[in-house]
Amino acid sequence: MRKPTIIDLAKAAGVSPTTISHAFSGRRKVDPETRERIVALADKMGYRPNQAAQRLRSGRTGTIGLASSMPFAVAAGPSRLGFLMEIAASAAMTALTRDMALCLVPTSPGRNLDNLGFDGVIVVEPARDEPLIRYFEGRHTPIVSIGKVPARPDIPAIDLHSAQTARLLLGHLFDAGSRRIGLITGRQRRTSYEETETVYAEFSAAHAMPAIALSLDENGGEELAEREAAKLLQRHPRLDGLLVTVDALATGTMTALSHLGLRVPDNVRLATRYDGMRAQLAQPQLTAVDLHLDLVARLAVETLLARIEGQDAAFTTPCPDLIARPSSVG
Amino acid sequence: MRKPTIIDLAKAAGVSPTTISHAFSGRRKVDPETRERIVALADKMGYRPNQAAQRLRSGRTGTIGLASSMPFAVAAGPSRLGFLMEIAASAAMTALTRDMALCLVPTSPGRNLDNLGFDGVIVVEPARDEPLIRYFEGRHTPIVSIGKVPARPDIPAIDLHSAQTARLLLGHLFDAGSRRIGLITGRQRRTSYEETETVYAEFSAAHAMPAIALSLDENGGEELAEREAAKLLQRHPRLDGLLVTVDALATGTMTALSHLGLRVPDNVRLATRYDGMRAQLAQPQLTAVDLHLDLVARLAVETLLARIEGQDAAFTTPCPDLIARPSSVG
DNA sequence: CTTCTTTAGCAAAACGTTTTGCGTATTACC
DNA sequence: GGTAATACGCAAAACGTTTTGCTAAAGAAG
Repeated sequence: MRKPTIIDLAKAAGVSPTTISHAFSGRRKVDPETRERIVALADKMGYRPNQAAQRLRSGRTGTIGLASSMPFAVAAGPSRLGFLMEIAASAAMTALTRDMALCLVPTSPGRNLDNLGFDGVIVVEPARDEPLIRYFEGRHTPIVSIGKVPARPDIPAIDLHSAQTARLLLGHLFDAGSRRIGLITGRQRRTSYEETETVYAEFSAAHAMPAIALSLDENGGEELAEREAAKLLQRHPRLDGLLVTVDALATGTMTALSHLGLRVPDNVRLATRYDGMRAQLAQPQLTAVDLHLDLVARLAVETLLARIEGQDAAFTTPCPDLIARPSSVG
Repeated sequence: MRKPTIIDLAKAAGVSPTTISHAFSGRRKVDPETRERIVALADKMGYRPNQAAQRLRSGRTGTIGLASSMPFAVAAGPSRLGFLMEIAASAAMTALTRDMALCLVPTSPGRNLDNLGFDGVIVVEPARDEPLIRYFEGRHTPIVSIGKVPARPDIPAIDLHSAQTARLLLGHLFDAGSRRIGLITGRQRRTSYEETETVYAEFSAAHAMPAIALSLDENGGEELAEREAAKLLQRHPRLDGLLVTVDALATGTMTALSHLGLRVPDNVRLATRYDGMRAQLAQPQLTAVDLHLDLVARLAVETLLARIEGQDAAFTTPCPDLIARPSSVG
């Protein structure tokens, strides 16, 4: 009454275990007729290859990690919750269809991670000199990054097209009428921030706008943004547009604006990047960008699996789409 | 240069693999001195037991599932995102410290789940006659529920103390001055809703209030709540308090109130249950309850692991704490 | 009619643990 | 001093796959 093994199946089918294995894996030719008989019988008997055995033999763990550069407490807290978890949910589903388990990896690479060897790992928006990257590279664990790894074009990544995103948002603010647009990014050196800053510099120059940029520690959250945005606006009272790339910083900025008696979008147009719950719940709702994170996550998993198997798969990655909301269009 | 195995370690230590195994597992006596020598050497050589081998031998998969009764698309969408993911993050960390991987399980039990055998599964707030429960029971997979399983006191569960939560919130609204309190719950038959409804009925009777209760489909989200709450308020214009147990329904209700020209908390005091991003970002912020989900999740994992090992661990589960916010106290 | 190639399949050796049954010493008991 | 109990340790058999030769039969090529 216990689960049938490959040997039970082999006996029932009148072939050797080898043939069963080959029939399933396709690593060697098996008479199509035999194969068909085997799979039918397997189905009937409820045979499923034992994963532990497969993994022992193949040296794989069957687990891939999803690691965020932020401490989990922060990433899972309100601040980045949506971003990471949207990815997690989609990645988990994709992984499951390939018989892989997706494991959420707490940061602080420590002894704990050594035990559980991952076949590969997905790193979410790593910063420059990310410890996670160093850690997994040291262990020869295949890595795929969501968002390019700064200064490491050699590491496969699903591009989030942050330059394009920045162009979309800045162009949108400009088209809506803003002529003095400020920028607030996160302080860590992630690709998305860096590309945004570059595009912003170009954009300002091209449109003869002063470049008024500020970067804040993401962990500071809304409160920090509120304080610093207030200072910024006092220094630059003629600002009439703001691109704030982190949603928590954007809502903090909104609070600052309202305290200063400035109205959104009438006095200042506001836009952010990630279209999460924060952007959607803000009053007024925040203009943002659809990054297609579900698709991004799926591609990340597929790229990683290909990489684990030694292939080099390249996918076209989705382009961001603008979602205009009342925070920028009256 | 490859990872050392138990045999390498045995040779280096001058003992048999058996002794190594016993030294680590403690399943038989090993001379303390020998054991010490072994662990020191293991540490130096970087030996880690191969999990696949352990699992093959022991018949475990080393994976536990986290399943939500809601379709993942909904649970991972804005609606229940916080609730499920707060649990996921904490559970993942706890699992990892025990060398277990936590796997997010998409709903719709299908063939895919059969492949990946879980050692056990955590089910989040199951409804009455939950298909997930049936599915895993059919496979003899140990289950621990977060929130009691309706009509199934035999299934171990981490109690969310929904009756106590309801008493806290209703008492709070009453103390704040509300004398005609309405109730909006979700339509599925989850323990938290059922207990809340029972407490509400008692509370109304005890305080000679009319019982005005409504239950809505959780998947309807804010829009549904907005429509239905508006109708409710038109039928019962003297309502001065509302307990809405699902956060998305609560914010929808808030919108309805504002459209009707009713002010929160001046005209109607509002409270919800789960203190997630929604409650915190709402304007005004929503009174809610701290369910201590991180602790709940940890207990769930530990209870499940104990159960997998055949023990019957019982923990004291955390009690909810009220978080009073402007939506109920002027 | 050789010789070579392809096809379909098998036997046996891994993979790295844990477990079980046995031996030895050593200590304890009468 | 005999016997029992205890402590420590080892050898070998699992666990259920995949992989690597190898064989036998059947075509193909000359």
